[in-house]
Amino acid sequence: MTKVRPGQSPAERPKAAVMEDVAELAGVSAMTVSRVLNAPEKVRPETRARVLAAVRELDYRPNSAARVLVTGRSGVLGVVCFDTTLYGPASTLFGIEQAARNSDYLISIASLPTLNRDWISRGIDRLRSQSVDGVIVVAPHESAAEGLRDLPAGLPVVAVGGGEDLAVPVAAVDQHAGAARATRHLLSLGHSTVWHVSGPPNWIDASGRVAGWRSALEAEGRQVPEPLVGDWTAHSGYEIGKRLARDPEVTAVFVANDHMAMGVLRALREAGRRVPEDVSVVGFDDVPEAAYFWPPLTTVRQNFGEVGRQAFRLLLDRMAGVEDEARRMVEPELVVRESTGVRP
Amino acid sequence: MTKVRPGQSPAERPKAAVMEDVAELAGVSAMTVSRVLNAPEKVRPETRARVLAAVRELDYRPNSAARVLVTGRSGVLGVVCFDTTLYGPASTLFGIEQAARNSDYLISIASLPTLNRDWISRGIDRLRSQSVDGVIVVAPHESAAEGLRDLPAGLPVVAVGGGEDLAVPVAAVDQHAGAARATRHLLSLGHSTVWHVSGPPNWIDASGRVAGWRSALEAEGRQVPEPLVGDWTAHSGYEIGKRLARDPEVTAVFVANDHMAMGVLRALREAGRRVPEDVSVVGFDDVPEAAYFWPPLTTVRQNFGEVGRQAFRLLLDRMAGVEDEARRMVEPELVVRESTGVRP
DNA sequence: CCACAAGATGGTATCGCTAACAGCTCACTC
DNA sequence: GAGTGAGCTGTTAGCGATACCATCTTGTGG
Repeated sequence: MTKVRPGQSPAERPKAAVMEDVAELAGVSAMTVSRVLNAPEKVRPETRARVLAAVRELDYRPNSAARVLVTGRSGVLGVVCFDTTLYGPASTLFGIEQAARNSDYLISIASLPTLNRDWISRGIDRLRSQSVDGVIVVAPHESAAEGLRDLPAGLPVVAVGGGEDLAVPVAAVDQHAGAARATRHLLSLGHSTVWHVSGPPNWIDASGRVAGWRSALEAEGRQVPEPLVGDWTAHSGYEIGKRLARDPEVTAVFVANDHMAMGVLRALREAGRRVPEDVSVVGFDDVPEAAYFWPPLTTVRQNFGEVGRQAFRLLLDRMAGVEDEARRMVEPELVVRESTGVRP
Repeated sequence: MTKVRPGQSPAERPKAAVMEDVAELAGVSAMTVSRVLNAPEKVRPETRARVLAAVRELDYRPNSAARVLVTGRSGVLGVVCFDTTLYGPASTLFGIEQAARNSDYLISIASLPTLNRDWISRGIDRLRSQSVDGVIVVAPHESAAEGLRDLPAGLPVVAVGGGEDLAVPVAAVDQHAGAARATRHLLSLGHSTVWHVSGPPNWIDASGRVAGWRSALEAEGRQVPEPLVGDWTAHSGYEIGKRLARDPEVTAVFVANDHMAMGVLRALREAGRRVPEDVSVVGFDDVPEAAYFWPPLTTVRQNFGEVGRQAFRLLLDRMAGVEDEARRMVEPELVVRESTGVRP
């Protein structure tokens, strides 16, 4: 490989080899080179070997722009996403990446500064202009529904973690089931009802968890307290936790994610309420460090890797022309640790 | 926008408009349309308006593959990265995304299953074949140095968080300074020396923190205990913490990241050693929830957003042909909370 | 009122690749 | 031994944009 140093004249810089160069060196036509790369079985083994030798010799890489121009397919998938520092989105993205890599797709990312209809459309447009073969929208927010209403024709799109009303296939963790499971776990420990610290309204996951919690309570005819609304941060959990700690009625809390749960735990402890002796707490996500919270957090594990894989699958189907209105739900799993105990 | 339904024949699907269509509708040549899009000031305002109207009418998007083919520039930057669920890499990626979006670049991601020389080269190759304009390698690992040794000529590459010996420009947080600061903070509280829980060997950040810690101790002539090696997880911090808790000599611990610090805190507490009364603990990263650890964690904040921005800048320079061997260091900041106190 | 420059627009070639078809070689059949 | 077809390779024609240069306006000074 040749390094270009500042002093070197442009003429000396070897221009990257193109297919024609390979063809010449191998003594064949460009078409044959193309075939060796795309349908090797159609070329006689000896010819193929000569071509491959030439490819290596010249360190040839096909120019994907040229290929895209003629085939219309790029081998790149677009992902539209919001804050990738949040645990959920980051993990989902990671799952998608892995699935894509295994199938030799590359991922292009359009990350949004704000989560709303307009930016989602814009993100999709930017990806589309890059000729991505398909788009996965990771936007677990109400606005996604609108942003996904008028899609460019012919562009396969799937969503991750979207609501029921999306016009596109969806892969998601079953938030309702997870929340219900967490709630039933607390009820089964003898608590008469369960308080809820929710995520921000308009987030699909947040409302799904509220719904699951509510229906589990209603199914057993329990009183349903007003949910307390946080913003996913430990800080908001802490502030809400302080309020909960003041109310002696509160013996069981289902918190919509682990980081807020961490804030709640801290507030309870500061108020002198012991967990789980006085109050039981369940989180959601199972972040890797949840087992090292104080006390170790009972929580609901989401398999983000699986969700990413399912989304990728769905997109592949769509790209292949399969038009099923699929909704792939991934089951979450309750992980019982030490932050939950029997009613005092 | 037209939706294509299953029943529709291919003939009915409107093919996306191309430049020629716009030209025709506006009554100009394709060349003029191209100019309106790329150098509007060279076109008379009335003509420009006509063209833009036609663009809107046909919902025209330039085909980037065609443009790349002729210009050689794609408006896409490649990012090679490893585990994007870790807080550091995820935040760096986020910083790069933001910087890129502000300058209308799109990001393509090649994530690696394993961090070694071979995969790094492969990642760069895959991106290169997509005609990215430049590559940012987020691979704070020794192997990056080798992977970045033989780069394809003419492809601008910069690294984030690399070691001193990289052949490319680097943007990074000054790990050495951060670790030294944390260590001096502990010494200033009267501790006779400071133990260290490090990250995995071969990680640049890990060795930088070890070096900073060691040099701060040596500068004051203190005894330098053998560092204890973790793997960034809370679990490893917990296991190491149990060992530290047994040694009554240990009164101050500098832990190489916040998640391991969380494990250490837990182990100390379980062993009956109070923080900060008996043992002081400092972390590294300042993850958003660090203020809600028990006790709130004193730690070293890394400004990942700034690192991403610097890396992007550096890459832009390289792409413009500026060949300075720059190393942009971002200063970390010590955030003192309640996990550190005077020597017992 | 003409020469001339500056500004606006158009024509043509080209980027690197592959689809579609054409042509050649050779083995095998009847 | 010519016909047949299978298997391999080559030729041609774009894909959709921009670079480069030519051409046609328009404005300006003498």
